[in-house]
Amino acid sequence: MKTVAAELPKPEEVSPADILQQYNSGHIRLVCVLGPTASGKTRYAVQLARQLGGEIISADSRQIFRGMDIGTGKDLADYEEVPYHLIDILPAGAEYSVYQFQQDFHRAWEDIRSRGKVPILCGGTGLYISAVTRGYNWGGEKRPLSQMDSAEDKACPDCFFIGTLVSREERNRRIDARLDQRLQEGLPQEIKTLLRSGVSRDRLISYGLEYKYVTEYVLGQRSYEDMREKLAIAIHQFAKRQMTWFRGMERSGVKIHWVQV
RNA sequence: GGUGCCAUAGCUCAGUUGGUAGAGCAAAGGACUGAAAAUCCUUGUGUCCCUAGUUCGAUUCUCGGUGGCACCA
Repeated sequence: MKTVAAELPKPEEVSPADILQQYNSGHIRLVCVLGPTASGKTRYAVQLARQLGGEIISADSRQIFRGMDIGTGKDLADYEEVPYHLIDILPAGAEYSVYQFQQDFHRAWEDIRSRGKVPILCGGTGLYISAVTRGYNWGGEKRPLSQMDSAEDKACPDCFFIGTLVSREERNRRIDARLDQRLQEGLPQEIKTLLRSGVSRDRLISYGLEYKYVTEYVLGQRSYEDMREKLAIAIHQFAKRQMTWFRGMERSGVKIHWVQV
């Protein structure tokens, strides 16, 4: 089997001072740190926020929810004094969508700018990132906000993209190690608590990955070993899909500055 | 030590009444505009364990070898 693997992007050096200058001069209005799971996005974004005087807007479709901490790898302690937005804004099980994210993002983005800080979008949910940086428009009757049209410019703030780069092998190693750690830190207990608090099993399962496999394990639908093995594979595949999205962004003209972290 | 069974893609296995082989999983690539950690599409040449024999031709039959499993001692 010798399928040609995609080449790893070439790592670059990015200068915080340079980014800040571009921001202050109005060339860019947003910084975005993206990357696959386990690539070190959060740590990088926090460090950057300190250097730029920035605040972080999370672009993670699952960290939106309260009570989903271990499974989503929230690591809130890592932010320390750096303010973050769009994490823990809704109870687990609530309805949420890209559309709402778009609105929540704009609110946070404007808020941060109005206070003279640099907004840093950080996350691995490619659709959410594209929705707010590329001005996705929603047609049909499912478009209650007429201001979306006039706010088209705001939907596409000029953005400086930074991607956190890890080799496939290293990424998978980290995913495996992190999974075992999460399992020991009480992931099954977190799921049980969510179930007990009234989140339906189907809902949890629909959240995917940890929430799918560990819920099935907790419900006795699969053994511990099976859960662990299949979940690790599912996370590897997810990370790959994330990279496919980011490459797609690049293919469509978005410049991403990949950094080795 | 004896007998029997097995040895095919990274893994689990199917198959070829002898004309060099195919599924699932994994892996790789791709898509993605109101659940996106979701959902979906594409891609399968591998000394068919090794040696010798029968044959026009063996991965498929036969002898021997090696490795594994089972049973008997």
